[in-house]
Amino acid sequence: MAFAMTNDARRGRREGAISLNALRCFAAVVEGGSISRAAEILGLSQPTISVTLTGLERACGTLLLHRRPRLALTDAGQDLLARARLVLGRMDELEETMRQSRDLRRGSIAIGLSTPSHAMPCIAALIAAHPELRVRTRLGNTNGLLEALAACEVEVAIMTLTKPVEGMACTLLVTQRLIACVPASAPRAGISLEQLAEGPLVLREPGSMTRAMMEAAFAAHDLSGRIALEVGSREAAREAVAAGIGISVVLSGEAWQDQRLLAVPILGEPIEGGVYAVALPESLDLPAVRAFVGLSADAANRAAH
Amino acid sequence: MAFAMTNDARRGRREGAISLNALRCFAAVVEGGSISRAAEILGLSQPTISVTLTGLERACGTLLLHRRPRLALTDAGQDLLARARLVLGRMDELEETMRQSRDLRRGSIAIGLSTPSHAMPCIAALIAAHPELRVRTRLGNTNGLLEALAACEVEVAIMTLTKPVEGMACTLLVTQRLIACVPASAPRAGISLEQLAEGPLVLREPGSMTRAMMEAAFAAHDLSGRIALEVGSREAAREAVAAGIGISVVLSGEAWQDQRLLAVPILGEPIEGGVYAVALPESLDLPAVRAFVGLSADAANRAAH
DNA sequence: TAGCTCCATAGAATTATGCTATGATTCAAA
DNA sequence: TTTGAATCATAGCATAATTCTATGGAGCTA
Repeated sequence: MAFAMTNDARRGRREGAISLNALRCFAAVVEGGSISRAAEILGLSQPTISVTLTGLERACGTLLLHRRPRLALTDAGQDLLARARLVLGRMDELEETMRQSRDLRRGSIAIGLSTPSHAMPCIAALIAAHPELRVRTRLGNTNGLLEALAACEVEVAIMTLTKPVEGMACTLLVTQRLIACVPASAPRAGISLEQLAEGPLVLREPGSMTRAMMEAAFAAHDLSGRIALEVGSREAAREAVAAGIGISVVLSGEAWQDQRLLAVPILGEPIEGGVYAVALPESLDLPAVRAFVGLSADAANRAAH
Repeated sequence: MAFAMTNDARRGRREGAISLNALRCFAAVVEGGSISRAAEILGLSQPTISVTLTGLERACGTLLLHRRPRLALTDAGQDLLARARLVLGRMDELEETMRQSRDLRRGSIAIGLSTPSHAMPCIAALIAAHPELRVRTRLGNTNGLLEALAACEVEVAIMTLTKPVEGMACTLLVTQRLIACVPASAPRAGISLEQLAEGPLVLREPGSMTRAMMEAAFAAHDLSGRIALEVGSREAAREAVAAGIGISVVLSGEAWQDQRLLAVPILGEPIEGGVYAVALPESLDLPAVRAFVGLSADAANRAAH
C-alpha cells in the first residue's frame, strides 16, 4: 500500500449518530461556500464547524465535501444536502408551531363554568387578547366541574367554592354572599334564616355549591330546609320562583334581571362563598390556562373598582 | 394568587433548543402509553425519559401531556406529535440514505484511466461487487488525469507512473516495462536503445507517461529520439506502425493483439514503470474509491499468479 | 518572499446526556 | 384501612458532546 494511513482509518469508522446540529453546520457550509463563512452565519467559531463537519462525515461513513481545490460536494454530500434541508425545514416548522402555541396564536382551551355571569367577562377578555385561540365552554355545577377538571375534560373552570380545593390551583376572583329571591308579587325587605328554612324552598340539585352552602348554613343553626322543588339549573329556579312555587337563593352577582322577581338580603351573618378560577396545578403550565387565570383576576380587580 | 409557584415559574422559562432526542422520547412516550414503557422501547432508563420530557416541555414553553389521571396529550402535544413524526421520519430516511451510500448501494464514481486494458478488469470487479453503483469513466493521458484528479473531475484514476506522485495516494498495481512495437512485415528479435533513437519513432504526445519514460531513457544515455510522428492516442500509434511510418513503444501489458504488428523487447536495462491507482488522499474517505482501490489491488494480485 | 485567508488540530471549560438510588403518588387487593 | 406493586419525579454523579481560544500548516496574491 502506497497511500498514507494517517487519519483516514479513523474517519472510516462508523460511530455516533447524526445530530441536527451537524446538519445545520453542513447546510451552512454549503450555503456560505466556506467553513469560515458558515461559522459567521451560525455565530460559532470556525474550529467548531470544522470539527462538527468531520464528525458528520465520520457518522455518515463517507467524505461529504472536498476542501480542495475549492469546496465541492461529493455525491453523498449532494444526497445529504437535499435530505438535510428537508429535515431542517420540518424542524423549523415544528419550532414555529411551538412558538405559536406558546404565544397563544394557535391551539384551544376548554373552560368550565358554573356561574356564566362571572365567567363571561373573563372569557371575553381572553378572546379579545388572543383572537386566534379556539375557546370551548362547558356549563355545570361545582361538583361536575371538579370531576371534569380531574378527567382533563376542561383545562380550567370558573366556579363557586367556600374554600380552595385541596390539590387544585384555585384563584379567588371575588367573594359573594347568598341572597334570597322572592316573587315580586310578594315583596319583602329581608328574610331570616329561619324564615328561609320554613320555605317553601326552590333549590338546586346536590353538587351545586349554592345548595351546599345553604345546607351548611341550616345545619349550623340546627335547621333543616323544607325543599318544595329541586331544580337542575338556574333558569328552572327562576321560572319556579316567578310561578310562585317558593323562594330561591342565589349568589349576589348572579341575581336575575327579571321584573317578576325581587332580590332580598338574608338577615344575620352573611353566607359567603368565593368565585374561583380552578385548574389542575400542572395545567398552569399551559399558556392558555395561565393567560385565562391571569385575565380573570384582572377582570375581577377592575370590577371591584 | 392562590396557586402555588413551586416549579411552574421554572417550567415557563423558554430556554434550550428542541433536540431530536427529545422528540424521539416524546414520540416513544405517546406510542408506548407511559414513560416507563418508552424507556423500554428506547433502551434507556425511566428517569432519563422523565427528565428529557420535562426539558422538552420547557423548551416548548407549554405542558405537552397530562400525567394524571392517565397519560393524555394536550392540544400543543397533539400538534407537536404530528410534526415530530414528520421530522423523525425524514431523519430516518436521511440515515438510511447515508447507510446506502456507505454500503455502495447508491451513489456514483468517476474513474479516470490511461491504460484501459489494466483498468477494465478493475472496473469489472467494482461493477460485479456493487451493481447499484453508477460508474463513469474518462480516458486521458497521465498528466491530464492528474489534473482531473486535482480538479475533482474524477475521484480515482488508473494510470502509469514511474514513481508515486507527491500529494496523491498512489497504490501500485503492477510493474511493467516498455517494449517496442514494429511492423510484422519487418520482424526482428530485439531492439537496442540506440536503434530506437534512430527511429523513425511514432510516439505519444507530451503528457503521456510512455513518452516521458522514453525521453528520460534517451536522456540518460545522451541520445535524442527522432520522432517521425506524434500521435494523440494508442489507436493512432497502432495504425501508424501498421502503415510502416515507424516504430512505437508501449507498456508490456498494453501490447496490441494485431497480426500486422510485432512486439519486441528493448535490449539493455529495462525501462520500467508502474500502473497505479491514484486518488486525492482525502478521496480515500469515499467508500466507492476505497472499494475500487482495494478491488484493483486484488485484481492485480490475482493476475500476478 | 511576505502577508493574507482558510482549514485542521490541541487542550480546556462548559454543557448535555444518561445512569443509579431514592422519594412520592396512585391503584388495587388483602 | 393498609399493604404492595407500579409509575413518575428528583438528586447526585459520571461520561460524552459541544464549544471555545490558541496555534500550526497550506494555498493564493501582491
